[in-house]
Amino acid sequence: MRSAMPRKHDELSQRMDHFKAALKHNGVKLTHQRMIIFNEVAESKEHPNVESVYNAVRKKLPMVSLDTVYRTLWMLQDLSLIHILGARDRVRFDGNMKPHHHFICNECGLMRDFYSNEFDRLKSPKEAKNFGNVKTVHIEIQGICTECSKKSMVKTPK
Amino acid sequence: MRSAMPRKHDELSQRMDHFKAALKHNGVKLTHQRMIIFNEVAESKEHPNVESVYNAVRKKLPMVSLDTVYRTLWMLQDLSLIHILGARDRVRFDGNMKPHHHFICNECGLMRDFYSNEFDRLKSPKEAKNFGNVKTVHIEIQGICTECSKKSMVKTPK
DNA sequence: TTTTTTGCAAATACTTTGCATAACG
DNA sequence: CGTTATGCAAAGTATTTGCAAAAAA
Repeated sequence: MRSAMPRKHDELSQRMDHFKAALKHNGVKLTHQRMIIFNEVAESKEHPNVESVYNAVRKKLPMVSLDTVYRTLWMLQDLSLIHILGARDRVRFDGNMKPHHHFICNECGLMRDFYSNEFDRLKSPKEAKNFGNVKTVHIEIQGICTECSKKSMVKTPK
Repeated sequence: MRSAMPRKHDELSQRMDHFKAALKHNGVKLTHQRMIIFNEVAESKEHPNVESVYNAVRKKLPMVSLDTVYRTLWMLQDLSLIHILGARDRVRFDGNMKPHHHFICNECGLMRDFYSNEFDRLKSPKEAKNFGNVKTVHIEIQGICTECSKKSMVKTPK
């Protein structure tokens, strides 16, 4: 009855445990809303923006309010439970706290994680250390995603 | 009468030439406003946000309107004359189009360029190439800047 | 002179706040 | 129970748009 828990769940439930522990540790109450919001960001591969999180959460919790989503997301980042990324088409959230890097489409804003031991090993150069205390070194690869490449097979002539 | 032009001007005026050529090439008119706005971003080392650009530009052009600044900035990035960066406390602009990388302070948002031949040479891994067509590989170093480190010498106990 | 751009004002979109009620521990 | 979080509605910010007048080519 308790044997065949799918592997896939392990990581997510680990994150949930970490989340709960972090809230308790910081004297922040564990509410239904917070749980669902965190879960949403943690399991998404889409680097959702506020609106997407809100819409996804509403499916499970129709009465949730947008400002609760905002408050919760900022709180999660204060506790280092999620990352905030982004540019242009608004802020996006990243629930993946393992070392990783990003591919970003300049056309549609698609943002995907990728892993690279080589990149993870990069050391910050002296020049950067002069600016302050380095915490993370993170690579951002910009380009045009496959989808958008298809669409713009039409060259802009002039 | 034409000999001792200060070296420093060279790079900026090169950028201005490139800017003018790009506008012409794209059938975009060269206006006084556009020139001053571009110049502002191109010579700033601060990675200014929209408001800073607006304020700086107003000193030279008091009648400029905020929406012209917006329109111009987005246009400049469409023409790849500036980069858009940022997160959280709003979008920032980067007029430095040479390969470079960033140090970002998580506390106050300070953002500084640095150069690294090693980083410039990084190749995008296969995994990232699967997402699409890679254009740039850019390193973002996050940390706490010297100023902010001083301020928070007070440890958060608990 | 024709076309594009500007500045203004008004419309949208995004995010935050104050407060009474509800939920957590 | 006492304290903190939620939902709502309203206030702030940030950004975009339509259009007549002004400026560029």
